[in-house]
Amino acid sequence: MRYSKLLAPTLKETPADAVVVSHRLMLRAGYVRKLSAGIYTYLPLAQRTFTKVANIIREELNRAGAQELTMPAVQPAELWQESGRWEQYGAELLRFKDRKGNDFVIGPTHEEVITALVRDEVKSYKQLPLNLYQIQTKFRDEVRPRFGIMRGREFVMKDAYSFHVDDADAHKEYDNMFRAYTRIFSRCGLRFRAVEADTGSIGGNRSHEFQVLADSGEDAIVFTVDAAGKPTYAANVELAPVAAAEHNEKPELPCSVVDTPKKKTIEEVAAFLGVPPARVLKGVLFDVDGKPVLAMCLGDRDINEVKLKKVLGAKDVRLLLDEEAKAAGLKPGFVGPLNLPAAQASHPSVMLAVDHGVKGLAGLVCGANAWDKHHVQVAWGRDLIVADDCLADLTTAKAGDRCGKNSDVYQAARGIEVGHVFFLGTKYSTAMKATFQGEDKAEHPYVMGCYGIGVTRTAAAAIEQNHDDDGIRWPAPIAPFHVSLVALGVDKETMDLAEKLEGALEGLGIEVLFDDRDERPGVKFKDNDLIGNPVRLAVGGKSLKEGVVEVKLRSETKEQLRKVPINEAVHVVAALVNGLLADARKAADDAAV
RNA sequence: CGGGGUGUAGCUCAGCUUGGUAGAGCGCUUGGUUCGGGACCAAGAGGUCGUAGGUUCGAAUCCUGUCACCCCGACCA
Repeated sequence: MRYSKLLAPTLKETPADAVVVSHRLMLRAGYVRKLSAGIYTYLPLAQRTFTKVANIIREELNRAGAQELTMPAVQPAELWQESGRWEQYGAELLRFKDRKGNDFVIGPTHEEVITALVRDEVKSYKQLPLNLYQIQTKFRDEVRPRFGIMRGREFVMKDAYSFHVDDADAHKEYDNMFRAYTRIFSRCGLRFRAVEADTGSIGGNRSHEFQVLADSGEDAIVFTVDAAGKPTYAANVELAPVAAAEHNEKPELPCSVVDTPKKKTIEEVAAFLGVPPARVLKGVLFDVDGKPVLAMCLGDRDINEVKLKKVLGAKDVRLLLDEEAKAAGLKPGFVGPLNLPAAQASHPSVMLAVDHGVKGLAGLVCGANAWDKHHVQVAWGRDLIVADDCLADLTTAKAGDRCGKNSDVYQAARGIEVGHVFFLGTKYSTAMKATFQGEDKAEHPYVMGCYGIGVTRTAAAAIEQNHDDDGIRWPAPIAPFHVSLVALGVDKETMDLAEKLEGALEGLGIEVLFDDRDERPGVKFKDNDLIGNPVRLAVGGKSLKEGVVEVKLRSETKEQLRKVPINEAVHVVAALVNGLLADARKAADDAAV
């Protein structure tokens, strides 16, 4: 490909509204342009990278036994009404009417379509299991699109759905997909971690996220490692179990009530009373399926809504508004576990849920359920008596906590969620009456799994993880081109040689971006660094007079530049490219064991 | 949805407070000099100042509505 013919409008200046590195670089290097909030045009360079990611996904999924199909982006409302998500999904579901006034949606996901298809076309257990996937543009009307392609409204996604006769077979496929995902992200050259995750509104009860490790990631994850540094457990913080600390403190002073005028926050109370925030009980009021709940933890921690929801077996958890709290007889800012207001005709009693990190502590401070008053010297077992079924792991995990699974100390990292695997069970098949006839002649709902990969987001995550001040440093398997061939002049000798090298490399299946523009070398180096192809071959100028060309990896410094005799250039470049590609394949083989 | 902010040339922005007929740098076109890490000189092209209305002799500037976009929060397979 000739650079002079390529539409890759690079920018010297950074567009004002790009906050994260991947967004900035994709704009500056001429990969994408914004059309509307969260909606982007993918220019040729981006398209090439997306195609590569998609093809790696295809190869690995086909190899794992899945089949590709394509479902409609536009879906009739009836399907969504059947599954119940027409009401549940909310404003993120983009709805519209056709000319006849019928309701439609633009698919944010395809559980309904695939379930309807399989329901109609698959009748017998003999046709199962089945795993079907597509790679397609999705639309989710995000509340707040941001970070360019990382969190757009329109994006390309691979979604797969599997159908099984029973749980055991579905779990087998889950493991199969887990391995395929591990291979896919390894082959993309990414450093990632599979973590246990919440299933959210999609339902199901087993789920892993694949998180690309990057400090700019939106997700917080924690993990434990063994002596060799190999991860032994990893989870999203919203799910990661925190082991209960073993405290057994003896009370030294009697409990009393003190004035704390207008001191509402943990910081204010702690500073006013001269105690560390970790000694102040934090009380957060929730509306749990319509009932008030007071969740308590130590002041240096945060109550985790996902855990609270799970522990209480609730459908819906949200923060209680101040007015609602007052209506229930509570004093926001001064709530505490002692003498909670009793149930009255106007409101039910307030239920108490306490984090197990509080157990066994003494000398605590907590709200006294009276304006401008707190209890001090509160001691577990003496003043604070909590029934076992009100005590649970309720806080968000953080570095330094002990893991609830293996008791090792958690380390923390940030991640970008690029893939997610779910065990769905029969949620959709039951709702949509999708059944097959089993060996026992009875009708059974399919047991389902679903598996997603954000194709566009994977590319953005790769940039977040692989860049420097000069631009992108693509992992070779997903770079738009393998080689940037830079002609350092446009004289005949240089151009003839460059053309010859281009042809020879392409003959070996190597993708070359030949910068044939009549530009100064500095401009070409800058643009090609920005674009980020993994190998650079520079031809012409000083080195040509010495009878050599220059070869450098994008990840190397100028000092590491190789001077290669012209007749060895093709061999050297090809060996470098093939070496980089082979490394990624080997990583996939190693990782998938 | 709550809070904050911004819309002026393809991009980054100045001009707005205090109304007087539109600016800079980068990019683009042409010519010349250059030529190994985003060159220099000269000459050009390019803007209904988001949009609708109002105030005024006169509006990019003041007022009102509206739309779009960005940031923080809430939200989120």
